[in-house]
Amino acid sequence: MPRPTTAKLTGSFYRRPAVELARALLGKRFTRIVEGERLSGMIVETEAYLGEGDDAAHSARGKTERNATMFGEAGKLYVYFTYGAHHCLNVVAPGAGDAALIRAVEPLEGIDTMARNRFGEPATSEKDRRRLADGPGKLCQAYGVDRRHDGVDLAGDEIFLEREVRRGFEIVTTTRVGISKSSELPLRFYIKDNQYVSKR
DNA sequence: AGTACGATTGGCT
DNA sequence: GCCAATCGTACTT
Repeated sequence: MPRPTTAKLTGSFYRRPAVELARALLGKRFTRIVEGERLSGMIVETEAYLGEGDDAAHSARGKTERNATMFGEAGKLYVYFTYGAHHCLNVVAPGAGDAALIRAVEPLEGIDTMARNRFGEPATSEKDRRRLADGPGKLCQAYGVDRRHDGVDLAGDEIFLEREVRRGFEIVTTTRVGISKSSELPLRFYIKDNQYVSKR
């Protein structure tokens, strides 16, 4: 038997409810290949957004041009632009308007490129490396992901997820960051004690 | 056509 | 801890 040539996660990985998907993303490798270079990091923080009973979700008031991807196929990337400056990326879950926001990764490959994308120069200090992708907007900037990538299929060969970097960690559950509605719902998840999580 | 508001970030008090 | 920046989107007039 030839061993698998890729650790890429397949379509079935994404066919689970948004909360389960958000939790399952933790510890996986998020990878983008740009001009032949691998940019990758371990996902350390996520949030779930629900199509029903969640007023914080972009999908809460129905399908629009902006959020249409959230109502499409599971396993696609939903990328949106906000605050006139930042992009955020989600993995679409099954259902109608369900998704998991990736909030932070621990950079693993292509760190100098990520640093140039973020700061215009390679990262030097450990402190700089920690700030590369410890937030949803920073993560998109580090990977060079923007609205052009909205709707990209994660089963494709540019942006995808790979099997876990780590297992056996403890998952902390909290309320979500930066929302005013449905702020009481426990839909944020992160790897306990990981230094690359956006907020303690 | 006008307006209100962000699933954020970075800088300053 | 507080707050301004900045502009696309959705919704109102």
